Amino acid sequence: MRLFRALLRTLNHLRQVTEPYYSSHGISGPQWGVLRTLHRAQVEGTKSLRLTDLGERLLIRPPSVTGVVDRLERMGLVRRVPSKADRRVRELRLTGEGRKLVARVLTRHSSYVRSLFDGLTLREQEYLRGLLDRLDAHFTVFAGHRRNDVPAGPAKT
Amino acid sequence: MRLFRALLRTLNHLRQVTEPYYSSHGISGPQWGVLRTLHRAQVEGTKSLRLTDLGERLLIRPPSVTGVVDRLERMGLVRRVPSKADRRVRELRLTGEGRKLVARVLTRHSSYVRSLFDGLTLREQEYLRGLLDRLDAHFTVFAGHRRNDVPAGPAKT
DNA sequence: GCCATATGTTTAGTGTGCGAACGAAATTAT
DNA sequence: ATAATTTCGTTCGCACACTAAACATATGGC
Repeated sequence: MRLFRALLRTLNHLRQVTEPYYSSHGISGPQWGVLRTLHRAQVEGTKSLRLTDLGERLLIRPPSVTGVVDRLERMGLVRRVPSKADRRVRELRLTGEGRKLVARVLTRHSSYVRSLFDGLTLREQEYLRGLLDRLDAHFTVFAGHRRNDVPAGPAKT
Repeated sequence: MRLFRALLRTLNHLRQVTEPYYSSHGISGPQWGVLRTLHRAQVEGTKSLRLTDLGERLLIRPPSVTGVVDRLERMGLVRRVPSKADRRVRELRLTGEGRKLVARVLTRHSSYVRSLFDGLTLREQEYLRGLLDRLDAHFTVFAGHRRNDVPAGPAKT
């Protein structure tokens, strides 16, 4: 249980330390989630995502997706493109400006993050990562069993 | 950097896994933050907290504290009590019902959390906690230096 | 053609957060 | 003592994100 609290505490620090890097550009948390996800998809070879997929990845409902994307589109960071295969679908992709912003945030951010982990030796960092990976695998197995123990709540604030 | 992502991933899982335990009672994240903080203070011997202190612990501004506490008070989980020492101050304390709810959430929750960590041996759990503690100490030192590198953003969503 | 399903939007309502401005009380300076 | 400043909590006005429900449009199985 103390381990649990240690993990949560570390998370809060990480969150807090991360947040200014996009918020200083006038980007909110959920908005950054969308940009990051799009960027990631692009790196992995997918240039655009359907709004539904985006919502599934970010664990938010369709109306929320519409709202967040609306704001990002108004800022010119993202564009809705009608799909040719399915006329109901509107694919989302980063504009040039959007790509530029994500890149800028990520580089400044990652150099900072690297320095954050100076507190541990490389060996320790690797070991830590290993432990987290195992913990995580265990979680996902567990999550499968849980499912119905507890009624699902609203959003993941 | 992969370590950073591993941490965030693990912690997101934890968050997700934690959240239903209070949200199923109609309690939101910030609201649970208040309840947990009050409960914790109580365990440590302080029966009530000033609203300002609460805001500082939760990293939210006074108007936000007022709002969250209003809702909790309307639910009857919490009570504002005028301070005798300082007539500006209104101390916050859990009602009987509030205490009951926190207890219920915590017991169900903590037994679940314990089982989550089964994936690691006790030795590994201890070691992991040590690493996190050191990382955390390093973070806070670092945070002190940072302060002015990046313009402060709005809230910590 | 017909009906169930999928996609994304709109609407209405709630919760959370901020800054600015405020009254009341306490503290400090004069 | 009196005046100026600070502290505490609130209210107001605004922005954002989320939900559930209802909806238009498009797709695909029958």
